[in-house]
Amino acid sequence: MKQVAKKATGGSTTLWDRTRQLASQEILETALRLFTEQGYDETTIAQIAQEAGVSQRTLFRYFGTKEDLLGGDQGRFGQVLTDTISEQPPEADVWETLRAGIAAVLALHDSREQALERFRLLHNTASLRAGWLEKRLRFQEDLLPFIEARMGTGSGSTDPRARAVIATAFACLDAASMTWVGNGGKGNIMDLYDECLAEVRS
Amino acid sequence: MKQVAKKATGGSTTLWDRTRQLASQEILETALRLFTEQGYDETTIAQIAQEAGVSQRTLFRYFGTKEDLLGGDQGRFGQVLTDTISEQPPEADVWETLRAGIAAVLALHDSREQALERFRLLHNTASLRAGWLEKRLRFQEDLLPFIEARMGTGSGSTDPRARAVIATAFACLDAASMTWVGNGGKGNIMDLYDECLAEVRS
DNA sequence: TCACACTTGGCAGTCGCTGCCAAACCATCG
DNA sequence: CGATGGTTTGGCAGCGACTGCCAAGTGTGA
Repeated sequence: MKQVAKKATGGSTTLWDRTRQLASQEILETALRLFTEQGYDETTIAQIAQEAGVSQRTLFRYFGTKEDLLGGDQGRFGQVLTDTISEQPPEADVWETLRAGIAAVLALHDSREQALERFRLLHNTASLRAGWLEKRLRFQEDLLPFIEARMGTGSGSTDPRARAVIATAFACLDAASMTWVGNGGKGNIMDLYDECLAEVRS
Repeated sequence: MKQVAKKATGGSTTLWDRTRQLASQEILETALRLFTEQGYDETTIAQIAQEAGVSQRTLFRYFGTKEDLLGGDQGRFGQVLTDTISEQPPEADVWETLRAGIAAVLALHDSREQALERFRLLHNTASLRAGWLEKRLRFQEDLLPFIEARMGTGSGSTDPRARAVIATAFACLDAASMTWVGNGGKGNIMDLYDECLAEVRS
């Protein structure tokens, strides 16, 4: 176990932790740079490891997967999503609730430029897209109980409606972000999202 | 080129073609059997090839990818989809058009049992799910021009609405099929689909 | 300072997948 | 029937992502 005796921590971070932090950051930056320079599929783990100054084995210990090198904290997204949604007032509309969650996740990006870069890579690389969609689907499943509770429907095993609502929200996010990338990052994703939802819901 | 001199064919199929057909079928059946018996990830290409009586190299010549061993004719889906949709009367509602396309694709399955088996594998295996979602996204992109034409909107690079409508239709299909599998294949997927769309479109 | 916990790197191996080359194969023509 | 030529096949080596294992290095706490 790594966190055997790690209190919440103030400045009490050990040298190890700081080193880990540094290495992790170095790897992440190297990866993102190489990805944008030569493409995701054309960049090998060996290359990233070498340029970041660590062994492949160590790289895989920091990030279990090549995809993880792009997502930063992928787990973070899901956390913020469910947190935000469960914090919405119970009487709020389901669509409003989902909108709030999505907005919260989008707000997580460091900068517009970084977001654009990531989205561009995501939308232009088949393997990345696949992984992302899969992860997103898992988020949707995590959201199911919350949305069902708000809709007062039965469990998802027999009633498809909650799933449909969630999936539709993300479908609109998809359409919005693809259009946003196609536009070179002009405008606001949430505006596009609203436009999409308005069209869908007549 | 393989089809240098192949007319539509009656009994005029050469021995080669028949052998290919047989081998292909054998491989496909072996793969599906092993997948359902021991799971997709737990089944190796080497095993399938051996039990089907061909070399790995040949197997990969028939089906370029492990995923292809499940989908049968994956390309077929997209074809039927776009064909059906482009055949719809121009004055038909967009939602009706998409519904027709989806229904046509669903009708492609040999039997309810086979469909259930495939869907079950798909929904229970992360790697398969990812691949499927990716392929589906490509279908959606193929549909874009058709739907845009019917909606009279601008190109997808600037107007997200057509994409949103398409993505929503597939989102509902997702919710419907997941629920269908969860129910053990009871009922009709299209009924669930209609239920989903009704909920989404208020 | 010493012993312990943790981290690191290297190596071999698995699995999906591809390129290459020689052998087996079928069809067709003479 | 036999020779010719295009096609299919299988084996082999190799790549890239990823994992388990083990030995060596390094900070930590007593």
